[in-house]
Amino acid sequence: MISETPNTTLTQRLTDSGLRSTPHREVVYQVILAKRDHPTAEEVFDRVKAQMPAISLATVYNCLVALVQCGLIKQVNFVREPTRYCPNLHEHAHFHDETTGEIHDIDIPADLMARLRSILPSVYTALSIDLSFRGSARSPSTQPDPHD
Amino acid sequence: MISETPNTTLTQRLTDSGLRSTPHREVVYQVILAKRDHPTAEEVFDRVKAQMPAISLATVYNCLVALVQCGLIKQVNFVREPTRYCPNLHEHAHFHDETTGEIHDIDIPADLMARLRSILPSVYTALSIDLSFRGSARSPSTQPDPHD
DNA sequence: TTGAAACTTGGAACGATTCCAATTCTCTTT
DNA sequence: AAAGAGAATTGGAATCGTTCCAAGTTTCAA
Repeated sequence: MISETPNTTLTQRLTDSGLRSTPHREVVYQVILAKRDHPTAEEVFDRVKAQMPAISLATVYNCLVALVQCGLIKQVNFVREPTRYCPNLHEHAHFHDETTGEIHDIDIPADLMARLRSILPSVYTALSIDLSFRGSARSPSTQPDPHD
Repeated sequence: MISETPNTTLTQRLTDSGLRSTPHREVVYQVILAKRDHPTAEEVFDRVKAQMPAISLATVYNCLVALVQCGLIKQVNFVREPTRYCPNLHEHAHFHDETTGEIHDIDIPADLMARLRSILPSVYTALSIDLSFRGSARSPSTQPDPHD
């Protein structure tokens, strides 16, 4: 149900970065917004093909680069895993569940964020901070949360 | 403090993990300890070859896996960068200087470490926590050119 | 409308890593 | 010390994710 007009944001952001708004980029962006998980480029490719069968993998990569560049999505990396893409622009950490392969967003309180920045020696300027956890979810006695 | 015969530790750790202590593994480990940076597998390969010219790259990868497995070194990953290996077992973060390509260890105070753990919902068990910064070092008294 | 620049494409190329089958080594048991 | 089993090593092939490239297409400004 992502019917229409998030395009304003997209177009705006792209042109602000000196990039063009194209149908391909719109679809790639929509697909990432539609399901708030952390797909790989290959997964994005598969999802986009449903709407735009002729798109090429190279274009998906190009679109992802463009979207990262204009700040609409972020890249997430884990050891020995392909790059994943995340539409959550709010500052947050990631939990990589090695049992299910799922990645979950974890909120970072503002004060903690500040604290993190503070441990950097002042000669360093951090453009980005990446906080990630690796492990597995303990299955509680109750039914697992159906929220993917 | 890189004295000789840390082999006891190495052998101990390896056997504890059901692995064997071999000359190759010893040299790989020594090479990583000798220079406390964050070499890639390829760089480790080059350094090891100086002492052991016949070693193969596959073996270096195998040794690195073994050393990671028994907890003597850690892997570090950055976006679009090959995996790097780190002998610093003390809990710490990494600062990736994009100008120089260097990676610097950053101490994490114990209480901050605890705080980090605390933001994880209790269903999750973190086996590891990865904190990394990306940016560049400001040159202190030289020409101010913080951009790019 | 037109030209330049940006975008898209498929396939080749690339770098990092893993896999494989054959060989060699190491440890344990005699 | 010899032998056997299992582990480690090897080089090369294979794989995976990603980038590059040259050619064709689209878009925007003038």
